[in-house]
Amino acid sequence: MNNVTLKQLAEKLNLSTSTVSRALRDSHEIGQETKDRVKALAKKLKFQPNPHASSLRQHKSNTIAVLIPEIENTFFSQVINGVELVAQSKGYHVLIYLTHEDYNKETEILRLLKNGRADGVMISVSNTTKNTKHLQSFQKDGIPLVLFDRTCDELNAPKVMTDDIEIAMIATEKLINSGCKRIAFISMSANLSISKRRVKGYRQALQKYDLQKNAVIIECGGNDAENKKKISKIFKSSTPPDGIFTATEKLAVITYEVCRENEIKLPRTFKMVSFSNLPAAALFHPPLSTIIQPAFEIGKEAASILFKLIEKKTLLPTEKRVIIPSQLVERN
Amino acid sequence: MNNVTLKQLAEKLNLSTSTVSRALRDSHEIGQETKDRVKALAKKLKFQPNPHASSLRQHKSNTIAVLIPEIENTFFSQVINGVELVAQSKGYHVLIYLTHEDYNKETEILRLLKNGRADGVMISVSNTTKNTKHLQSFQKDGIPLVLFDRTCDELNAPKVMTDDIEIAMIATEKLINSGCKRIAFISMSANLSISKRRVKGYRQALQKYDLQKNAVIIECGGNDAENKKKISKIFKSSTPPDGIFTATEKLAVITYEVCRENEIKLPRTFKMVSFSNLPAAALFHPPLSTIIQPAFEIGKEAASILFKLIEKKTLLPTEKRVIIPSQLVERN
DNA sequence: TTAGTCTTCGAAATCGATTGCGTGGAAAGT
DNA sequence: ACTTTCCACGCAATCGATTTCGAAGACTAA
Repeated sequence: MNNVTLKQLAEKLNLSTSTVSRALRDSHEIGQETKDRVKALAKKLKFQPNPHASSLRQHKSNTIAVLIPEIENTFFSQVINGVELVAQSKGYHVLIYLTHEDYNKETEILRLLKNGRADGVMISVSNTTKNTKHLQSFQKDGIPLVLFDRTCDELNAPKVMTDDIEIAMIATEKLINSGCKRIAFISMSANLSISKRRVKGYRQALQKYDLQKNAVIIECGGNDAENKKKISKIFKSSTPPDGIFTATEKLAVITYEVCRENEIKLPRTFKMVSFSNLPAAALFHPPLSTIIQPAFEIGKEAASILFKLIEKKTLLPTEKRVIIPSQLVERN
Repeated sequence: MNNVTLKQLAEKLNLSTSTVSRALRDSHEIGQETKDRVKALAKKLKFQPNPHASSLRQHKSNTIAVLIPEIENTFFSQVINGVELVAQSKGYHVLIYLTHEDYNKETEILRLLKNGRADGVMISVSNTTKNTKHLQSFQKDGIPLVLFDRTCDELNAPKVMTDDIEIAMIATEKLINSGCKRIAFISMSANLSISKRRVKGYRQALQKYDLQKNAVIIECGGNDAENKKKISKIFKSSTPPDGIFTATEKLAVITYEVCRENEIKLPRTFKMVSFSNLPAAALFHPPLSTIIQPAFEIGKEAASILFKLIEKKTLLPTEKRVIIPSQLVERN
């Protein structure tokens, strides 16, 4: 631990702690000469203010917290990358909490964050989160909160996300235009905002081409073995899909695995597209067409908005609900 | 912010703050009845001690910091997953800092962490880190430090890593045994400990089969375009490799891309293996044989050791240098 | 010269929790 | 009955930085 304190500095300089503190913070009420003396010694002794003392006094932690369901996920990693970039440039520190898709854990973490440890929180909710009580309760305590990606429409908080509906519609249309008639949508938990939006885009596209009757939506959960079974099943149906749209990277991988195990040939048997931020998707066999989400930008934007809230700046109307477009990369 | 303070609690209970504090911490010098009263009201009022006040008083932040070069990397994500798991179970908080492979940034972050913001630090050094001055300086301040994966042999600090040498040797041997005579090793910065260890294993295997003269080591850096060029070049040589061993996931992906662009056929032209924690490696075309590092376990183990240091427990001799074996998954 | 204004700095309170030390009263020992 | 011990709790200092209030000295204006 850094042992030099303001008091020690003050003694060596024959000044009071208040003067030293002011000098270091460039207060106008301190003479230039004194400032220079103080700063010189502070530098020499490598003085660093104790963050806990500062935080206690100023009611400010210079820290933000990021809550995500999991981290072994390209999307969330990229988000954190963006967040950390902005935070570091602002001199803020970043706390990471994983909820592991558990509503109770999410609630508990938010509860603990009410005590001032963080000046603001960014969250992408877990897939077991079916209400916003914990978020509302958190907001009541007056701590800035920003939602990203997996948002909650009903909550009055800034949200940063991608154009799930539009891009899902475009992707589905591409499948249709390349000849698919029976496109299955492999979704994650239906209660997630992103699931709803992506399904909506999928349905809109089907509707546009009058294919609603062929809609097949498989809802997957947290158990990969079960997901595999669910996905296998659709191939064994009497009317198997000729196109597949998976809502996440992981589901795409599982689908590929199912194909492998059942010796189903891609893309001869069906065409596929997925939401995924994996650069390696191009190397899959066959190459996977992907919807690349602007994860890094989402992280940067969400963090920037959070800092605006923390600094009590007023948000532009456009910042209350930011939508950053995804990009469809066709590969097969 | 949580507004209930000890003082307010004390007033409502007609007790002193000291008694309330002790009651909440289950001190033996407080009567059971009083404890119950205090705890009941604390619970009712959702009292949470101010972390900055506690930290200031106790010289303890209940926080650890993790420094990594980048986060968009399956390995580091998995490490963090392990770290967070252990930290959360111990009631600790986790700060994340990205050095972006920059020695100066690494130095600066470590410098800032000397002030007590974190009780301990875990680090995997950047590839531009060529000395350990900053780490030594950090240690001098008495803050527990644990190195993982990209370690520094010369530093006297606990290290957690995988069996790079052995597994690299095994992987190289597999290539040799499957007929490869000219195996190229695509490495990252040579000054990284893991590079050295992996190259060592590679060389040992070549030596065992008397193939040293065929050793080709390509050192790649941070610039992907340049790396691509370097890798392309070896294929255009008069004696192109019939086996490739890449030291990281990213280099494997780049190599695949090079093959694609140059229409080189895998695995007919050469066989390949790589360090990689990407579950999707099985879906590559052709499937990539990978060395899967125990990233999650490394994270857990490093964190556990760090907590032992923080709690001033003495480490077992085996904990000063922990090696967790990787796993070779053959796929092509 | 005197009142008024700046400039520069210090004393002390403050943030909120923790803790060393002290104390009143009850119980116990002689 | 008197001393001792113990229990349960309060007072006040403490952690280290920030900030309010004020004050001494220099300087200007009248």
